[in-house]
Amino acid sequence: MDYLDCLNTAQTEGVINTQGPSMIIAGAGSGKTRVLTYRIAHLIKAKQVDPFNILSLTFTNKAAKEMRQRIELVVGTDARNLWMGTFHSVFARMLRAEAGKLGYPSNFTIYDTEDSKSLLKSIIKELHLDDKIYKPNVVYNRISGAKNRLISWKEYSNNPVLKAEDESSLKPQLSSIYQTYVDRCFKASAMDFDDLLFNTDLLFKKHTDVLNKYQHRFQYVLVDEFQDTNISQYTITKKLASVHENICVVGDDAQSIYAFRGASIQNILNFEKDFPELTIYRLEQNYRSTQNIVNAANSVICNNQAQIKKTVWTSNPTGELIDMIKAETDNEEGKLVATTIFEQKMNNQLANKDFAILYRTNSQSRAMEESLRKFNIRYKIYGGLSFYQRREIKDILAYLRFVINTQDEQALKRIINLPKRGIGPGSVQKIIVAAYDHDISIWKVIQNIGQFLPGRISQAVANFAIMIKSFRIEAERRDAFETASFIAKGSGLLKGLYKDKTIEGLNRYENLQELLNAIKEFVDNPENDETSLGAFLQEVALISDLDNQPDDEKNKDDNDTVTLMTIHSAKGLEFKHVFLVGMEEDLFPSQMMLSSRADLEEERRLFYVALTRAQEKITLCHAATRYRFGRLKTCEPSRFMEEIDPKYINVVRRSRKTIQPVQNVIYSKRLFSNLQSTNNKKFSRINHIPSPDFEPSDTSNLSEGMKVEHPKFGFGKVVEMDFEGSIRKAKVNFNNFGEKTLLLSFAKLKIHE
DNA sequence: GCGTAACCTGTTTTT
DNA sequence: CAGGTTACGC
Repeated sequence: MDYLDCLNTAQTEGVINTQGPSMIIAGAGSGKTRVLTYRIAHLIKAKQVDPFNILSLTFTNKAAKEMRQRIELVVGTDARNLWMGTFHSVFARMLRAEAGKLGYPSNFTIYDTEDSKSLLKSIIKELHLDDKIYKPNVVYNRISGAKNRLISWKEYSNNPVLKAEDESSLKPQLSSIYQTYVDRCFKASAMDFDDLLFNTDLLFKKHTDVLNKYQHRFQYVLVDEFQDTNISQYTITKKLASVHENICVVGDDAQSIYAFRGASIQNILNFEKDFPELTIYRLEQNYRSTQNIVNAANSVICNNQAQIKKTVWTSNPTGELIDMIKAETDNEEGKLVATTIFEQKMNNQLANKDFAILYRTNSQSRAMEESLRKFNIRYKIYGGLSFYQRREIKDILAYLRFVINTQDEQALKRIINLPKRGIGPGSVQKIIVAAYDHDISIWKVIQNIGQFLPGRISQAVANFAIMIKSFRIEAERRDAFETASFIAKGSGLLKGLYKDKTIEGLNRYENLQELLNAIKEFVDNPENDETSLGAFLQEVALISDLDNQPDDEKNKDDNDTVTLMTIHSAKGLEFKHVFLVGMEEDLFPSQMMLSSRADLEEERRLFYVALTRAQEKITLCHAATRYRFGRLKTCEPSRFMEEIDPKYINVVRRSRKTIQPVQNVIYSKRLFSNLQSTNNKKFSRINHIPSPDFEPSDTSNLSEGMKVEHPKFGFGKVVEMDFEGSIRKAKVNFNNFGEKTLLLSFAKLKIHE
């Protein structure tokens, strides 16, 4: 098989041994995704397995999409029928088909975290509990944790250990909140994220015929990022694979960073117990990073006690040391990063997309953003508020949700008085209470409001009911796009946003249009086998912002941007030059993770993930003071930086002066496009080590015709002098590298003539 | 029921 | 700092 040529021995083993249970322990950068994709391709091409019989589970939609594309490259369009996706999306799809067996309609709503918390909040209120003790956040995590361990509300209330825990934290009523919450979700025909897994397991337990069907169908089951699976995910997967036992899990315990979400390394140990026939493969050669990076990362992770022994090594060049930069404030940190990116681009002929700035918390992106703007460096932020979480989008989605599922209590609460129709929170509460008192649906109460609530409010509610009915009629006759535009107009949402002429209002209006475009695209896409509004809603409920959001469409041809994201979202990605900012105690490691050894070790693994994203260069930054919760605080350098073997670290001292000159200068786009065109791939990996005696000269008298030396490009001759804003630039023809444009405030040159 | 202003509080990562 | 909640006047 020709596609096996690009694999090493260990990788090939992992690809061709397709029968029986196997576990691939894959170190960072060892080609794990490559093995997984080729394994699937091998099944289809060499073993003639029908893609219909293969199930492949990942954690992000992006990973699934990428893998599908890579498989298609090898096997062609055969890959279409593969069941490949995130745990949540695959099982949501399964539940949609089998919902009736659990008493759910197939158009059930998926509650996101916001919906769940707001429901919990009202339940806590209705049970007359103090929301200062029963904080919705804490309650949510507690219930979520139970569901992830497949503990039902009944089992929860009978469990003495959990009961004792709740009593000692002064929350004895937690089990009744759990019970009410489950009941309300069911009555609203809604499932939260955890239900998608919990109910799948329930379905398999209650209906063995359904389990049987899928067990026989999925002859091969593959799981990516196995270290991040929680108990419910593992249990479901195990059940599905238990007939054919061709299950292959791929993961790296050193990169397990989702314990807070219920992931447990225990699964790796259980796997060995559950499948004693197991074959274990190890991928230990790193193809991604320089030796310095691999060794530095190893020197950090060996501080962890909980780990599976393995030796990650590389035959790549030694590479540069890890730079460590100290800034006085968080803003200066941003400036230093931007300056360094600018410099590196000039000196190493790199493009924006070669850089990533990673941080622990989303809020740290601000300072970075500001300074990158000042330097006119294009960037893209991932994470934070995703498109589908914006207020205006959630508003219209709530309308669509309610039209599809009139049981959806959370959607109703959102839209019943939006735009304002004189139905205040008091009336809404009365409607909900009436519904539960008479044990009928909220929608029934609204339709017959005169019987339940007297007075002028009933007229407003009746009008609302008429409007929703007209929407429902529309939804039956027309496709998703037409329905959505009809509702956007008919509800008054579009008009309200159109009237708002502030910048934000304009943005919101555009976002709404963008959403309508997205629905249109969904309807027109021939790959979607179902294009109903309900199908669209299910899809967007599970979309996260690492996947392409409508925003991306606008700048399709401008992909050369610096990447800004949290370390968590960077997992699975790689960049030439990684900046890791905010390396301070209490921030990274986070102060919330200092209480137990296990938590601290998870933070350390997170640090390990960050380090191993880099191919060539890492810059660690920390600030001496930083604004946190509105207060200026002094910050100590992170303990993690001291854990790196000092022989891989280079402490950079920068004078404040070097970061000043760029202000007030607007760099033309031309300069950057020039850079890109000269960015010949052949030179993108330059490992020129400057001679120890290289002393940059004063370049104030530099002029055309002079002979100069550059630390990376060697000798060359100045062809042309010019200005870029107030900064002098020189075009130099290098003997071995051709013409480069250098900004003299940044480039280090030695003059020889 | 609505709008505004003063007050309070949390303070991590994501499907 | 930002977002949510409360108190109060209309």
